[in-house]
Amino acid sequence: MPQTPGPDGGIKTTRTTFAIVETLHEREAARLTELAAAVDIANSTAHEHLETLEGCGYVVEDEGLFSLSLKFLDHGTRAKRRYQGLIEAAKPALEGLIDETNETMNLVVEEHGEAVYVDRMVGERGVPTNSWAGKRKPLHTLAAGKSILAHLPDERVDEIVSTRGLAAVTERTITTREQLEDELETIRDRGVAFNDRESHDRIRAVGTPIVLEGEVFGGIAIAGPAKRLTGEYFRSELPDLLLGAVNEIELKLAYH
Amino acid sequence: MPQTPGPDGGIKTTRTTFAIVETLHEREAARLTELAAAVDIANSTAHEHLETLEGCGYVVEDEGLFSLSLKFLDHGTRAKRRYQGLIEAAKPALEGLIDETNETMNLVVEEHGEAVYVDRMVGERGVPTNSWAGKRKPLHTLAAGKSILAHLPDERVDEIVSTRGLAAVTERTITTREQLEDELETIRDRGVAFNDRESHDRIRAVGTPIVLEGEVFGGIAIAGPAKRLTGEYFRSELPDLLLGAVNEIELKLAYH
DNA sequence: GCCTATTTTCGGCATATCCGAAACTTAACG
DNA sequence: CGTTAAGTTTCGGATATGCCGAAAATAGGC
Repeated sequence: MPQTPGPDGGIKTTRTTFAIVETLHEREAARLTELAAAVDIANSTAHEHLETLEGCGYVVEDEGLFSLSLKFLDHGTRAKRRYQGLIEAAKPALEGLIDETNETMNLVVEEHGEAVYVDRMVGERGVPTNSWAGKRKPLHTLAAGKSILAHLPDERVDEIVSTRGLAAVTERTITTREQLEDELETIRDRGVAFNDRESHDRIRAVGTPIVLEGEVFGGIAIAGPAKRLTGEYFRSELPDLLLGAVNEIELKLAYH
Repeated sequence: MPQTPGPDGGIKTTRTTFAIVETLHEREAARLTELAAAVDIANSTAHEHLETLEGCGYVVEDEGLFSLSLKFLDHGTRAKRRYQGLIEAAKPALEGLIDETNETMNLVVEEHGEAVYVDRMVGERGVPTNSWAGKRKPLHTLAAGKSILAHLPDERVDEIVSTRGLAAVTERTITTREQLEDELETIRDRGVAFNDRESHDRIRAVGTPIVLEGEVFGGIAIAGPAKRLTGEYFRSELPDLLLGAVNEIELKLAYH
């Protein structure tokens, strides 16, 4: 009894449309033939799709090169607004953390079983990373993501793990159900989650969930180079700062 | 000989998909029946579409209410990256303008014949406005938009005006071809464009294009309440500051 | 200026979209 | 707690339409 239809099922044309969109996302810009091959459709079909996408304003064409248009940004900003309350509640606390640590702050929510960055602030010592507003990553690979998982209902965690799996992105990524269960238990006990090079070989992070009346709204994390995030600073100073910040955020959310 | 198919033509299913997406954008969240009525399709069709959109991850459902997902933000951030060079080149200059004026700065580009905000910075005195990253408005109603039009090839302007028209959004909006021609001529002469309550009843703005080797890359504008933007400050101080900033941006772009 | 690679047009078939009605679920009210 | 109404989901069938393959047109390279 699959609620949501699998990768197949549903309207085929729409799936093709978004397959093209996603290919354009990956490649930044692509030619017609290249797209047709990547999506595995006839050239003529790709042609019709691209013409339609351009006509609807979702794709721009420049000398035979197609790319996604800013209409996605418009819709994206709209979608983000659903989290406006959370973002605004978190902002001052995250700024405070930046002042105190100068590291990088991430605000993450769960959507469709994935972690999505909705806001990030980079401190002076912040390293450039591969995440930005809208970027999606597996929940089980992130400090904030694991924090969220730890406070989601068990059946939801089951559902997520069974559909998304536990893919390894580094050598240290959690890949088994048992590991995950233990980790989530630990996180619930101590209130914070650690990400020790589980999403990137040189990055460590500390994360906490934002919980209100038993419901998880998202999670925040402090991330930085593994070289610098060590010892007491990593294991106790940052967690303490983070817990203070989350407390502030939760209070703000509670009073609207 | 229509190059791009009109509002009809092209793949019908895809058009329906985006009609739903755009309705969801307008309404923030909507029920199935409501959507079916708005898009003028059968309930069962709306159901299939929504199921597919959710399966693809572009729509989220919460207790019968559907809304756009953050996937759009991901694609949008990607699309914005095409303008990264421009945005980074403009950033310091815009920050400088904020320091000097404390007003609101907008960075706008042209896409599909419309003005699209790609960046904005709000100074201390900045008023809340109805624009954000990704927001689209008619070119002929904005200071930055008119600046861009003034430096686009004539045939492109023709094309834009004939497909988009010159709709009035306030009493002072330019609505005729002659008015527009004159205005663009004036803008080319003096280097800056004024928006005197043409896009909003209480807003004035000054804008300039960013031009490199004859090609327009976008435009920047200083916007503020009509009450405060008056006299010399509006007609000469702000334009001078703006021209200095644009010069800085163009230089930065020229040296990559 | 020819030749190659890519894009665009065209016609037909098979398929998948869309609809209408009926079954089912959820919510509201007495 | 039973009844009704509103909304959602399932189902089967007719027709429209999306998809392909090949041919025509265009653009680019040498």
